[in-house]
Amino acid sequence: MGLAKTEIFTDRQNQIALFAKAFGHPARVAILQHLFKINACICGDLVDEIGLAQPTISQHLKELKQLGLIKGNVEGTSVCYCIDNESWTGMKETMLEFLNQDISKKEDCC
Amino acid sequence: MGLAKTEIFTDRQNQIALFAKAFGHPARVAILQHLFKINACICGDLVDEIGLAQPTISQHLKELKQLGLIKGNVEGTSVCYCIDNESWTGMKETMLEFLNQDISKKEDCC
DNA sequence: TTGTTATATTGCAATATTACGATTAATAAT
DNA sequence: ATTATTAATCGTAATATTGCAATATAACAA
Repeated sequence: MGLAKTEIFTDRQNQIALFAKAFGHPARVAILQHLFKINACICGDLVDEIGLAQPTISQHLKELKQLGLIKGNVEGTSVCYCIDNESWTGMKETMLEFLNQDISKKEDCC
Repeated sequence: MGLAKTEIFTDRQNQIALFAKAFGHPARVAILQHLFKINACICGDLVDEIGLAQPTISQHLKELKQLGLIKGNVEGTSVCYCIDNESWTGMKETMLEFLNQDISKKEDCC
């Protein structure tokens, strides 16, 4: 199939999976790290910074933008991409709740 | 391609991506949540709990096991799967560092 | 041994993802 | 107007992922 059966899971489970999927490629991890480091960025920088072709970077940026984690403002011929901090905070809450399931948990069972 | 160019990224970036990828499917999210809830589990439970066929669950369990996040002990005809808490803690550190990049950051740039 | 139960593995079809060359669109500079 | 620059989009090849039926394996029960 290649198609996840999202209908049988909760919205929350699907949302966690969607966020995680966005971080599931090192290029997108690197893009986000760079955006945090620079705190303002144009796409050309990213093509130089990360060693992938321009259309590939553009595609990764699109995915992050669709999720709402980054936003882009057109500035002349270039586009200024940056983190959407509000959205990042929201995502973090969801992911932290998932990651912190282990607190209040005893030792391994087996 | 369909093949990520891992060579051009740092080990850390690749590791974040690997962990995230594991959480990038709602079935694996649901499996982990269930294991935390029950704190001891046999696979049959999971097939009932989650609405996927037995081979599919088995495959998802294998991926989580390969990453080290869960471990399975054979008990008679069934297998007792549970969270590997030590491994989970290690994963959490890595992911938290990534997710918390936003602290010590100013407002949006654009 | 024969059957039963529980899980893993294999094989495969459907779909998704990754990457990039070629092209396009939009603005800026001359 | 022409040309350069930047980034998005299109098309496509290679590979990965998801899901399941069929089958295999392993442990136990009778």
